[in-house]
Amino acid sequence: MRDTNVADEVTRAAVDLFATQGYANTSVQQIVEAAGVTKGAMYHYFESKDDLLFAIYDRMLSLQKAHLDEIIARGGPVDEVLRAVCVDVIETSIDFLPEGTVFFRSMHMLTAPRQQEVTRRRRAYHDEFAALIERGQAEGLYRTDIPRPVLIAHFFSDVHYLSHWYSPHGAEGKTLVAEQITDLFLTSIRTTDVAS
Amino acid sequence: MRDTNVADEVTRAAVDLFATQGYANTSVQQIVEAAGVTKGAMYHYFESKDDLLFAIYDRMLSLQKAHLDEIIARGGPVDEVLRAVCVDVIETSIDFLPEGTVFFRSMHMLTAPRQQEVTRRRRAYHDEFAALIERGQAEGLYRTDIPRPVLIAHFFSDVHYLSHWYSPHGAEGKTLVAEQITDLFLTSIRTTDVAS
DNA sequence: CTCCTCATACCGACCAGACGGTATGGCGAG
DNA sequence: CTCGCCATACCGTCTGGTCGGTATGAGGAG
Repeated sequence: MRDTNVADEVTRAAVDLFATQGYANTSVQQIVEAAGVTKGAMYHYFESKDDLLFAIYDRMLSLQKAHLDEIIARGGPVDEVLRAVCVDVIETSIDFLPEGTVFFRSMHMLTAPRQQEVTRRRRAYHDEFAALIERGQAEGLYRTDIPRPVLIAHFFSDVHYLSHWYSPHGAEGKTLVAEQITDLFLTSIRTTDVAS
Repeated sequence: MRDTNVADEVTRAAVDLFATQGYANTSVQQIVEAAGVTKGAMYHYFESKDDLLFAIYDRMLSLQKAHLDEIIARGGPVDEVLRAVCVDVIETSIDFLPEGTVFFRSMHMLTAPRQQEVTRRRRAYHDEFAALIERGQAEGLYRTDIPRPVLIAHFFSDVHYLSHWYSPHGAEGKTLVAEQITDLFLTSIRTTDVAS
């Protein structure tokens, strides 16, 4: 008997395989073999392959949402809060790079109700983010000549794209990259400094 | 006999189905039924399902590369050329929104040699883009405190993300959005104006 | 301590069906 | 007759999921 849980091993193996081969191209046989368990054991903890994919999302989404709420709860000037939020979501996205890859690539493979649940949770995150931007706009810090949805998409596109180019083995540290991307974003949405 | 080509109908149907259901979840039966042809006819023009997916990529990549080369060939100040390139790639990405969705979501489903071919073509595009940035940096127009790969990823993330939020039925016209995103990007990479 | 009971954890052989792809043949045009 | 274009029937493979059964271990009764 192992101290490590079967469900954990299966999840870990599934993330790896889904990230490298894609969800549809990975059979449950491959997953259970990589995890060192049998199919019967897996289906004891997950009710379907779909459920396994959802469990991966679930863990990541919950963690990111918790971070967001904590940072906002700390309070402070909008600009600093927004900067902290941006840096954090980029950093955690780098920590969960394989999960993110799976997420954006295979979300649409989920069954309809699961997909709605994921969409709902993502929207909750985006809404809190949008509220921060709105506060900054009200204070005259951020430009208002571009629709807010475009500004928000402009940021999350960076987060999304990380899994397409960032390599943890590369030269750049994750914190540095997070700050660089955040800087690019904040620079682009701020009202021109010379006007003040 | 129809005046429209069988291959065209198949390609069109495949793009729609791949974009909505995903590549792996779409059977060739569904494709040929949606296209109004039979499987025998399809396999007369495409040697595999994989080949069909590649054909979709091929058309889009060729078109975008042709646009890029033409804009660069026109010459002019770096800042104007880069602006034109950005606006164009965003506009054509909106024109090919379903293809783009399929592209980014299913690229990894291709067989290894095909995948390498796609990667090679994308890199060619990125390299020309990088050369433009480098020219701008040499002229002191663009900031050099952030690694160039990060700047490039920062732009292509926007292009990539379009299929996740842009709706052609929405209020914003594609040209307007293209200019807004381009403006955000150029603002963020330019050296601060006050310094000049 | 022993025996019985029951629940949870897990095994692994086994489906039914869907899939991509092919073999064969019809058929109209030249 | 020949040769592309296409229709139809079919095949081998692999998939997600199931199901009858077993091992283990906790508790309750005597």
